[in-house]
Amino acid sequence: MQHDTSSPTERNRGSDQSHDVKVDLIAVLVAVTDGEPCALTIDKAHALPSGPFELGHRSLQSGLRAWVERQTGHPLGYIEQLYTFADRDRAGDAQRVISISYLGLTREEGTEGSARRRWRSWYEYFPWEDHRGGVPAVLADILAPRLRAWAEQGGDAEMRHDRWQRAAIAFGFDERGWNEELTLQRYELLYEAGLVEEGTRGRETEENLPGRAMVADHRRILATGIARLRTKIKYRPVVFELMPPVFTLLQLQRAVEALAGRLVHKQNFRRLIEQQELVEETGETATDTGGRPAKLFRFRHAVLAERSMAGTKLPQSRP
Amino acid sequence: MQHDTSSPTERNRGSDQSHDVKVDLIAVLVAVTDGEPCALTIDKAHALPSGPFELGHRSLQSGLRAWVERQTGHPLGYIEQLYTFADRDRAGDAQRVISISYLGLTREEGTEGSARRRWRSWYEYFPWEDHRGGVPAVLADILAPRLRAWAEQGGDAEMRHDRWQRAAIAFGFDERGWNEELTLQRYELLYEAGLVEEGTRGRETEENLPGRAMVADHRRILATGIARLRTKIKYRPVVFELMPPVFTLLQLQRAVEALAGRLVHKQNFRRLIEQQELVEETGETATDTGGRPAKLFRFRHAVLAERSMAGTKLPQSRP
DNA sequence: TCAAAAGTGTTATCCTTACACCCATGT
DNA sequence: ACATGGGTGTAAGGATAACACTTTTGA
Repeated sequence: MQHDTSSPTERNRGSDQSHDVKVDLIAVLVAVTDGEPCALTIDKAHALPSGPFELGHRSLQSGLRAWVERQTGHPLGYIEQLYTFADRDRAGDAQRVISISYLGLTREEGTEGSARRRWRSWYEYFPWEDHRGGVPAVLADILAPRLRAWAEQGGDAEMRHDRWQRAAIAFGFDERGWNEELTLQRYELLYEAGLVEEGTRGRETEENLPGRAMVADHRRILATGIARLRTKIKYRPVVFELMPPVFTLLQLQRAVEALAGRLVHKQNFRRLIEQQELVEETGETATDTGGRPAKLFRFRHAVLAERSMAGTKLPQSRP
Repeated sequence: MQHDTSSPTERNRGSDQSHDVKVDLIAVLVAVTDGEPCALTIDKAHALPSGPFELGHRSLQSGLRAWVERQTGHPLGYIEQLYTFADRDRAGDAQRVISISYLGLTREEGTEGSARRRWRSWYEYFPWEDHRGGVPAVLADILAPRLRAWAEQGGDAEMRHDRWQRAAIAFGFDERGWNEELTLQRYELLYEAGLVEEGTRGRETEENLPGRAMVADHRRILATGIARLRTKIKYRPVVFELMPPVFTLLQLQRAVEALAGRLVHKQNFRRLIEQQELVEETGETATDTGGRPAKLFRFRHAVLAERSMAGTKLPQSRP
């Protein structure tokens, strides 16, 4: 890029100007278990599964899919490319690595095999993202004052104002209200403010925020995946990839709430789902739900073709 | 990926398992001139600007930005990563290349410099995507029958039905209505059906569809950029990156219509823009508009911070 | 009987859409 | 005068949000 100022080459496949770099794949694999949104992690060190980019497969997608299915032992429902990371010093390493990250949705069955792999609730890494039980105390008690302090360290008045405004928008301070889709912006703001471990490498380490760090920039990648999934469930029927073949409407609602990190209005949720004809009754009922038996539903695969655009809109939050 | 079945490495930076590959960057640079949505192309061969990935820059984004600004001679307003392509045989070449593609928005000024670079309307490559003058004749006259024929070549009844259904949804046949966001799906369907030059490499070449081909898979990348931009203008105020500093509301509307490929309802468009407080009056008027002088507006940069989420929603089409 | 969850019905509100109409300028 | 584009108002329809209430099971 640097020196090629005058003549971008129309076809530079195999050109001498290209530099060879290492490429690997990183997967954000998501499942929902017992109402918790989980990501597959490796080891106690808290890393996302990753592997070297292999040249064998016809496409990136198929290679990733094959690898993941071998890892987890069962098929991946949905795959989507997230982002390609190539910033210098990503891993605090001299070697330049490009990582192509993917989001994969699955059902977490028969995966307990290895002790090295574990499904962990993603709220272990982002405790401020879970608003299902109301606004988490950590927001007002810890994040807000720290971000306020950071804002006030800014150079001039404009910078200080700008910092606080960004923080307030991202975290919903000053009566602004929470927007669950801003997961990545929030993480990047905390990083910029030096409030997460990954952002304070070498610098003075304040006592850390709640929320576990991950290896290298994996927490940022996980945040990217969460944000993408939270926007996606609103206009594409992808939740079903995380559900068992049959389920009750409440189970479906709990899964959506787990992903979105907020509660939704029951009746309106049900109406939305049913009027969009996303599901059909199986005729069976589930009696083990603690109350009145619930009708069981299955996803109508027909809509995948017909409404490849349609989606699972979320109704407004309930208090 | 292939062999690493049992132990995804937690940190494999510089691991022996990583393979070195060529990496380059490809940019979809967009500007709107005289009501036409344009992409920057290289040479008569119809390629997107591309260059080798350089290791010098701190981030991919900044590297791309610097390179593009040197190319075009003026600043790039907005940059966004599109997709990373790494399928085998992308360029009909034995060498494996990974291309990281970007979408960039600019204003096309002072760019006429080199004859090798040219802004071309993207509808030269996708004539079926322009519905501003009504449904293009090419849809019913050429695309529909060809896709019908392709569908009927399918193996069994289910496959034939599925093919036609996908085509009908993508192109809005059978009373379904046009959805301008499906640009990429449409191109990929035509590719799959062997109806575009790029998809018929080596096979029998039918007389080609209208719409110019591009080098390698660049037309697919352009389609990716168009689709992304068409969805983006509906919820983020990115159109302004393509506008001059001051503009009339009709100019703004024409730019949106150029990108979306369809007309929008004038009054509702204006109300949307104004009630979202995206613009403010400059106090001046433009008298060279052919009718009553129009108020001039400028973008309210304040909303960029305040409503990083807000956007330019499109009202329904007008006949 | 009570708790818990499944379901049904109805109303108020907002946003989108669509239509109708008037204003100011150049030719 | 008329064509062109600028600009305002308002009513109809649909989707969303919010609330109240009934039903069916297990403990």
